[in-house]
Amino acid sequence: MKIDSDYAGQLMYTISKLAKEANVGVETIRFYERKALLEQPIKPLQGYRQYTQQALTRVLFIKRAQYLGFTLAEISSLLVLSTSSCDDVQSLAEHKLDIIEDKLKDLSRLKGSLESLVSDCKNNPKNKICPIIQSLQS
Amino acid sequence: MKIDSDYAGQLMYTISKLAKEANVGVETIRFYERKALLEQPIKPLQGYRQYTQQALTRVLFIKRAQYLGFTLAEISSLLVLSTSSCDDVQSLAEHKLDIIEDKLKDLSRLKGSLESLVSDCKNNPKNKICPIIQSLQS
DNA sequence: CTTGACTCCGTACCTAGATACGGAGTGCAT
DNA sequence: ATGCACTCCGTATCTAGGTACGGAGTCAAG
Repeated sequence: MKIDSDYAGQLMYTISKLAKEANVGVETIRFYERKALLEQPIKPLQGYRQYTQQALTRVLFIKRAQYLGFTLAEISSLLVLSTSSCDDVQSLAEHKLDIIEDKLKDLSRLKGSLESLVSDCKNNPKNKICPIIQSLQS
Repeated sequence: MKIDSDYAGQLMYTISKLAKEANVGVETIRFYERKALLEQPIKPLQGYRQYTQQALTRVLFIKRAQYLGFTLAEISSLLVLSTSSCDDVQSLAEHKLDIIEDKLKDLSRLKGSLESLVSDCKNNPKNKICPIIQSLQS
């Protein structure tokens, strides 16, 4: 069942152990590999991937960055930039911040519109046409 | 070129004219028809769709509802409900409002996190590792 | 009567981020 | 040595909302 091993004194993971540790699916690991977010792990001895703890760190990095709202494409950039430029990372984050702020404005606008429509509904005499539908038709 | 015609005294549209008026693509009209958001227009005489102004009203309805944040599936419900129940329309809008409020909270959280990371970057002495990368790694 | 614009239809493709499938090979415990 | 869990790989599928393609038919103007 377990085929974990040591490599240069390091604990190694099978793909399913790595997935479990990172709380993602096995297929997700393979998917990240295809997307070049994870390097191919050391030569599968008998064909099985053997992951180091760096791989775990990497997957957790990806997940944290996603939680912060970065797309996989952006995370890919972050990974490239991570070894060099703090300025570039910062401007990527600032750009993301702009997008988030735009979305916040959009959503606030939607919220306002919907609230006003719902409130119209509440004041709507029972027998009249729905104000929401009405507003969508004109 | 123009094959608009009258039908019971009404101005009719070809698919491309309708699309133009509604500011969408021709394929979008066909797509909405497949999704049953638009009924099939009156029997294509020689095979060409002939749209009434009601069809234009309908497409504009869809676009306005999308602008309010409704998905096509929800718009489909709105269209069913539109002839009957104001209460049901209202609760659909309220449900959408809940979702929008959740998204607003999420985005605000992201904004806060990113702002704090970016500000860390600004205080970062030139030679140190980027605080954003650092925070993603731990 | 020819040409060019328009329309028909079904189907494939696109983005994003996975998730599922299926057949074959492998590792290990009993 | 048998059986079960695990892994391999490529490919297909999913959601949403379209967009694109291609060959055939049609409309209207010159």
